[in-house]
Amino acid sequence: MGTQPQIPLEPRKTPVQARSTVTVEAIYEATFQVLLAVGPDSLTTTRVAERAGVSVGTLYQYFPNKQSLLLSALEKHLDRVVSAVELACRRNHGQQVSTMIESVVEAFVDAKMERSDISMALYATAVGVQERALVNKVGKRARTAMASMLATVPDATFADLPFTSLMLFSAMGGATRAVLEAGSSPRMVRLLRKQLVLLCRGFLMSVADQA
Amino acid sequence: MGTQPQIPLEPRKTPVQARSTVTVEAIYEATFQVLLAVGPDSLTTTRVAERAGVSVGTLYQYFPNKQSLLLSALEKHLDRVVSAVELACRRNHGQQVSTMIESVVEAFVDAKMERSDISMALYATAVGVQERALVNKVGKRARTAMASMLATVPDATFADLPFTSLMLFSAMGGATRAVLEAGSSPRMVRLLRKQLVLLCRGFLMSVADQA
DNA sequence: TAATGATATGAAGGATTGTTCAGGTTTACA
DNA sequence: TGTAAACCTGAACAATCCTTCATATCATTA
Repeated sequence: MGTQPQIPLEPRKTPVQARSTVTVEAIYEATFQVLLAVGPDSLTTTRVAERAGVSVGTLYQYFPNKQSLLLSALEKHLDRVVSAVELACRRNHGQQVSTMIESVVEAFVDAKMERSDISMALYATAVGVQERALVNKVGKRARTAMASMLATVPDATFADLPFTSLMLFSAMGGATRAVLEAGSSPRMVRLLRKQLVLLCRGFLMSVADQA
Repeated sequence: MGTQPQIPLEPRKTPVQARSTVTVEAIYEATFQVLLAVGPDSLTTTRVAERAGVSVGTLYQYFPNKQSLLLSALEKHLDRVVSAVELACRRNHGQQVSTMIESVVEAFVDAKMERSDISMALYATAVGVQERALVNKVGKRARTAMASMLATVPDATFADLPFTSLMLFSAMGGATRAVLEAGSSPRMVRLLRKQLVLLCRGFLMSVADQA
């Protein structure tokens, strides 16, 4: 039940010459645009190729099928966001809780908002089994990074770091998504940053075992 | 851009006799099951009808098209959850913040977990324009109920109630979803309830203008 | 410049699936 | 019991769309 035929998902070939690198990049960008314009159900490989200014055949030279195209696009975006979070975490080992939270929230929100259109477009693709597995895998990376950062807090320890990180990360994700889907006006984004810091900080105060 | 052809979405006819009520209910249940089993991309009207033990024609007697079927299923679930939240909010006007939060979190988590399979299956459908509009509409109901409850807190006021409610509701939603997708073991659900209360309470303490 | 590999094309095949409809069966009720 | 309305059936139609492949163009290098 729920099993899906195992089909290849890796890119068929890697660009060698300069022009094909451009082509692949154009295909990614077109994927985001089509996704945003017509939604995932009406996204066709032909439409993406058209928008990218290439033919379908070209698309299939780099992606073995439609799913791998969407999966690659999703991976590209998620990796960018999580890498930003990981970096912020690494840089804040040993700092005060407040500093940690401010940095991580800033990194996360910035990364999401930098291309908010892509973020929104991709929510619609994280739907299948493979896609959710990817989201989960990348999410775990972020949570691990946060947990090992929180382990270095001076003057406090946390009983259940994995779950605490899950709470923090998912709450950040949920709130950010809500703002994104509400239009993400500058005012709201500003509020989001500020209140997200309050939210996370207040939570960590509550669950900390003071030393 | 992004405009979709306006197609009818209302149920084609309402059940009159008892057997058709059973049929429609079976179709809903089958929709959830198919959604969970094969995902939204491989969900076909024929498959749903099969699972429900009726023919496709019957399905199309009550739903004018596939989208309306999914939309109705989504609406049914969301309404159940939000109604529970609204009720909890109404019952806690004038109470202490802690009491409010505990009640609302309990109502929300209970409603989501009661049929966690359906919750998960439906995340995958909230993807199109119409679906997001529905989620947004129902979400707004919940936030309004929370805001008017929070307005009755004794000894404190909140500067931006709409946004505060948005933060609370989306954080709750994000965290709950994460637990759901992580398998929602009894232990995790227990933790979720407890920590969600801490999260919300800590947040409200931070943003309150003490009287 | 000749040869080889990389890249691009797009019409056509093949498969899936949303939806209809003409004709059945069951229920309600006068 | 007769009849009208409600309900159900499922083969067939029409449309969409993923994917392939034979062919052509471009870039590199010997």
